[in-house]
Amino acid sequence: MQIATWNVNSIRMRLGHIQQWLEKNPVDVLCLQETKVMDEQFPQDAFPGYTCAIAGQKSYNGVAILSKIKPTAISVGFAPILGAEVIGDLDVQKRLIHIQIQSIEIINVYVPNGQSIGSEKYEYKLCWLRALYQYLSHFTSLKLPVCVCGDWNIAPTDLDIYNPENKQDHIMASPPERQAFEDFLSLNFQDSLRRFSQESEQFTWWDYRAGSFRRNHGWRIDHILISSWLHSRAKNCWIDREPRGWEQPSDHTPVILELDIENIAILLN
Amino acid sequence: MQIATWNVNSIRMRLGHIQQWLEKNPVDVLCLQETKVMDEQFPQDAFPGYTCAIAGQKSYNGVAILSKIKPTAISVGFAPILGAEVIGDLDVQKRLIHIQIQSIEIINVYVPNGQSIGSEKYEYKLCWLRALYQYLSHFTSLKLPVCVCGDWNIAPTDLDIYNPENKQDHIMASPPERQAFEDFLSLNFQDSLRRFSQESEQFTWWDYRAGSFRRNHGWRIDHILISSWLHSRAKNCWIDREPRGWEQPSDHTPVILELDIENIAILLN
DNA sequence: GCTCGTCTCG
DNA sequence: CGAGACGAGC
Repeated sequence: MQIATWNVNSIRMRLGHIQQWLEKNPVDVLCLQETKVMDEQFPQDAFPGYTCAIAGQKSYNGVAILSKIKPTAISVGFAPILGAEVIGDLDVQKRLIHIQIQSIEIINVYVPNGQSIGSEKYEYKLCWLRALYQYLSHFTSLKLPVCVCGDWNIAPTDLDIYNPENKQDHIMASPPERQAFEDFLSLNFQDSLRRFSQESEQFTWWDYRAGSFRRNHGWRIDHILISSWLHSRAKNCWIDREPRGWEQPSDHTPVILELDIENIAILLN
Repeated sequence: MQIATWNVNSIRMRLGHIQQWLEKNPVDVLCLQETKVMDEQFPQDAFPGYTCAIAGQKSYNGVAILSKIKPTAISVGFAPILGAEVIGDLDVQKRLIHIQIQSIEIINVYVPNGQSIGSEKYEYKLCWLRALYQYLSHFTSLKLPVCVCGDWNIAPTDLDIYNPENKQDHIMASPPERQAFEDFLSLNFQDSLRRFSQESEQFTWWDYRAGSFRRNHGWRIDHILISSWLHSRAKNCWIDREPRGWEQPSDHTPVILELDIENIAILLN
């Protein structure tokens, strides 16, 4: 069973790329971020064989999960777990969607970017990450098998940046952000790529500006985290750089996790 | 010798179409309107074999003439003939360019649209047309061979509109605009298409809106006018509808005039 | 750089 | 409907 994550930076602009990629990479689950469309305009019919769970908004953000198996449950935002009173406005921006398939909880996140250290958006990012911690604690305390995919906008270590010196004041690399990422791992989540490789330059995002991709000035900020039940069942995890080189690409490229679990989709279909 | 006119509605967006069209229609002179780029950004190198005479501005308007023969003279706007004091601000918008090749004066115009009868822009259009009358009088009084190509934003008669009834209050069909067009003919210019055909539905422009092209709700507003020396040398004039049917087309399509004059370009090259 | 919304123009 | 400008966000 394969689960992938990809920040597509507009599903409308990237529809062709997504279809092309799925053709060659028929993953069972594809988590998308930055769809940037309202639910009414999401191209649900453009992915034959997949069911779409969507949570969109106009212009910014928006997440979706395509899955071959029809989910047994879908929920959007923190509220269903943490309660609407507790999370305040944190669900206004559509950044989290959750589905359950095959008794696995799949959570797709688009963590706020944070703009710059100390900005109002930075505080929002840290606040949102604290809510995510509470949210994920709920699942881990129940010992459920959880897979958290997404654009985390955090490079966990200096191995994950093209030029790590003097980046501690840079958004996505500041100590508070990295601490927040560490906190998730302390819930017994594993960063699945690092289960299989300790190499540097395993980037998932290259800024559109300044020829970053050509010069390989990238960051690893898209991650798939897995809870303990899935650790031993993780077979491989890798980054597919190819789509970043296509014409008019997203600035992110997909990460794929392969699990040693039979795909019941095939059995069911 | 062939001379064509085409309002391309952005040379940047239409570059491929223009190149494709020139491949099949290697006219000697191509007059373009609504290039919508400043001179620095005009893709001069994109037309091998052609010299570019350009007069552009940001966002709106902009005219250019591509010619196989290098012009012996180029001028922009009314001022070189009428004097800067006389024409006031009429040259701020880039709507007129003139070249001389083979002792023929080629004038390329993008007549203001006029928006709606009685509006300020309508007055500007009529004012601009009066200036054009003075401008052309200069050439005709000298008995020079003149070819005036362009988007005139005037349908000369009811033959030139898809549904002529009740269009006398419509921009491009109002009596004052038609009178202005008549005035040019009284300078002994001929509307070269009408030299060869009196048929209706010889349209050159179809609004992007309301499926106008599909329903053939068009207008003939792009014209090539020729002064008396050229009348007998005009061999044919026609409209090429094809580019209007291409993907992401301009809303206008080219008009081509064939003159029975040897193309010295071939002799010179 | 690239995509979005909103605006103006035709 | 389809151009371009402009400003936001990342």
